[in-house]
Amino acid sequence: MGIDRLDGRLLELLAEEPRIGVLELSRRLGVARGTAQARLDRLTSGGAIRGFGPQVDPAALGYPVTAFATLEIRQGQGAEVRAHLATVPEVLELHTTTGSGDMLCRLVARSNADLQRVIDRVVGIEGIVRASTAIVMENPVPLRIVPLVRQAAQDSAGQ
Amino acid sequence: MGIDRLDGRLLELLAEEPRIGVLELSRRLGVARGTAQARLDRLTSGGAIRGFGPQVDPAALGYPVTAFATLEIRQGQGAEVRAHLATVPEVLELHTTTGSGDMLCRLVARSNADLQRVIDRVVGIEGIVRASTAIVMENPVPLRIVPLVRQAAQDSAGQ
DNA sequence: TTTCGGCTGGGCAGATTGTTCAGTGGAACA
DNA sequence: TGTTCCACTGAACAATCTGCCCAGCCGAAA
Repeated sequence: MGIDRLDGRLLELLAEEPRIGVLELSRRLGVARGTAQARLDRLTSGGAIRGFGPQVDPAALGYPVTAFATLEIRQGQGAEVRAHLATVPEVLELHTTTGSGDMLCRLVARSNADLQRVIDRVVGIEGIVRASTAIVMENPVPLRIVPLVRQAAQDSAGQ
Repeated sequence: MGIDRLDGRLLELLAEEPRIGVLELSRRLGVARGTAQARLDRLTSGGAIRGFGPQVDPAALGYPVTAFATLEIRQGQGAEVRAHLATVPEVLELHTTTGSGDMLCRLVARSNADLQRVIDRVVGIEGIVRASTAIVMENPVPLRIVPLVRQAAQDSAGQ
């Protein structure tokens, strides 16, 4: 279930320099190549590492505006709304949350004006009762995982 | 600024099979290796590709519970709160949004009970007036970028 | 004591990388 | 029209890394 210190250091190294290969990884970890290979395989096939997809910056694609929208869904319309939102490219992420039929989605747009178009498209379906949007101004903590990995590796060490 | 069709296809290929190398990439794109190399370099150094960090599943680390917390911040306390939240490993992401001193952060926890501990730690600082938390139940659309890449490549083609 | 799984250290052929080069073709420009 | 610039092609090179194999070591569990 958890990860040990070696796994933790491996993940940290990968997070810092994702392009390094297994050989270099093994050198820095101070273990044999086969070991690094085996650990990496285990983390990957075990689901701890979902993948190494490129982290694309929407701003560089021409979508500098990010927003979060909270949607209130009419009872029983969840499936339709989910399917609808999945077809909107500007919807980067969608979660269903606690609360009466609530969803939270992350949107991007070409401009604040364009955001209106995106929102109109998002709510353009029966089943969404109400939507409230918060535009992102700053991102003081970008999506990160290393601190949590450290924590997890630390905790499992005590066991 | 934008990306052309070749860039778009390159990003799609990378998103589907992140471990393929430049040579294989060039083969699938039907271009010379140098071209694929140059495009990739340009996308990377230009900021369109932030990196290839491993996508770690918090659940595999023992943190299966995800939540979003909306924080209302007292005027002028923003910096302190940001600094505080940055020290909490369970805070995976933090945004400041429109609205009077609002922030939105993504949290993970070991369990629903553990979430209480995390929230207590998050709000354990002067400057947070109010916090409301939504626990994630499902994730119908996991963080994705390919549809947007397609859109962006499509749009730039017309120009 | 025996068995097992994880780790080490080594070797091998084959593939990939980083790098450089000369040549081609189209677009912009005087 | 002629020139220049830039992106792309196709090829070569040494160096490196990968996938795969093996035998041996060691601690933990049975």
